[in-house]
Amino acid sequence: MTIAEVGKEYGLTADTLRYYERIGLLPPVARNKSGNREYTEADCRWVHFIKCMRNAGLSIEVLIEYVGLFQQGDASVAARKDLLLEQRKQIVEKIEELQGTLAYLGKKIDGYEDHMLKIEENLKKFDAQTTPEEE
Amino acid sequence: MTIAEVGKEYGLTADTLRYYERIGLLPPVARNKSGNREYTEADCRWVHFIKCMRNAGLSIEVLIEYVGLFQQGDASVAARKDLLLEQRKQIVEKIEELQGTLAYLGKKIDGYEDHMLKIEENLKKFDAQTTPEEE
DNA sequence: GCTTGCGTTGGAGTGAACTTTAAGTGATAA
DNA sequence: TTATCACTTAAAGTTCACTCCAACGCAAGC
Repeated sequence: MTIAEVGKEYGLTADTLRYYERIGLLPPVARNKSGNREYTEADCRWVHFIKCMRNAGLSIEVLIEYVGLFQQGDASVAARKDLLLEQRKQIVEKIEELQGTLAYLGKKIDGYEDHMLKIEENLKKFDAQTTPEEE
Repeated sequence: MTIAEVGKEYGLTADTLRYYERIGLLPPVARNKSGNREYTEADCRWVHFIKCMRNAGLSIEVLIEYVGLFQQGDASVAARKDLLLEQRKQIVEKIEELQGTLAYLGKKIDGYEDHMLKIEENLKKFDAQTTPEEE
């Protein structure tokens, strides 16, 4: 696959893909005879992984570390697993925090509902005083 | 409360609090006779709200909009509620996305566990071939 | 051969969100 | 009274994560 195709597939621009590769966030992608990147399925799986992890809020820094570990081969398997475990923990915490915020927001929204009901009531009273009955 | 105290309480620097106020992310805080900010409880509730919402990923832009609506008084109650409803929706989506990522990460971690087991097995085989039995 | 359209590079530019700095004010403690 | 300390402002600087650009290479179609 070409860089444009991969970009389209995963919702990244060609610029971003090249940028990620340049900074080591993606392992180097092999080139065809004209020097253009030719993404294999394995490359695409990397792109997918990186996209997912970025969306989940993992920093570029920690992902570069992960890619670096990967490139060291089997010796780094335990370190890679630990890194992922730590990041998973942080995502779990993030979810819990978001659920707390959700509860807080819910209360705030309920407050607005009450407020709006009261305003409506006042309007009705005002209507009753100032406009003739309609039926 | 002084700016430093509020900063400490909510995990923001005095710089950030002044910055937030300057850009309209926090309503103006009244000053004491020396011109220093004196945060009331209501101000603190604002700080708490903004901190929460920023942590949840709401943009400064949308929060400035919210503060602006608030300052318009009762006429903006419905608009404020709609804004919060929309942001809540986005947080719910974010949580769902994170849960998907969690599942994906879980599989990846399991993969590493399998991998490590295999490596261990190979080590044992190697031991069996090359070292004398121990009991 | 020329144009079009895809790709390449390195480096500069952008926008969001702070963060630091310079230069000052006012209150308190020694 | 002088030093210290927390605060003030406006403006410049920083960091992160892209995003764009200029200048070029290659290959297919006219």
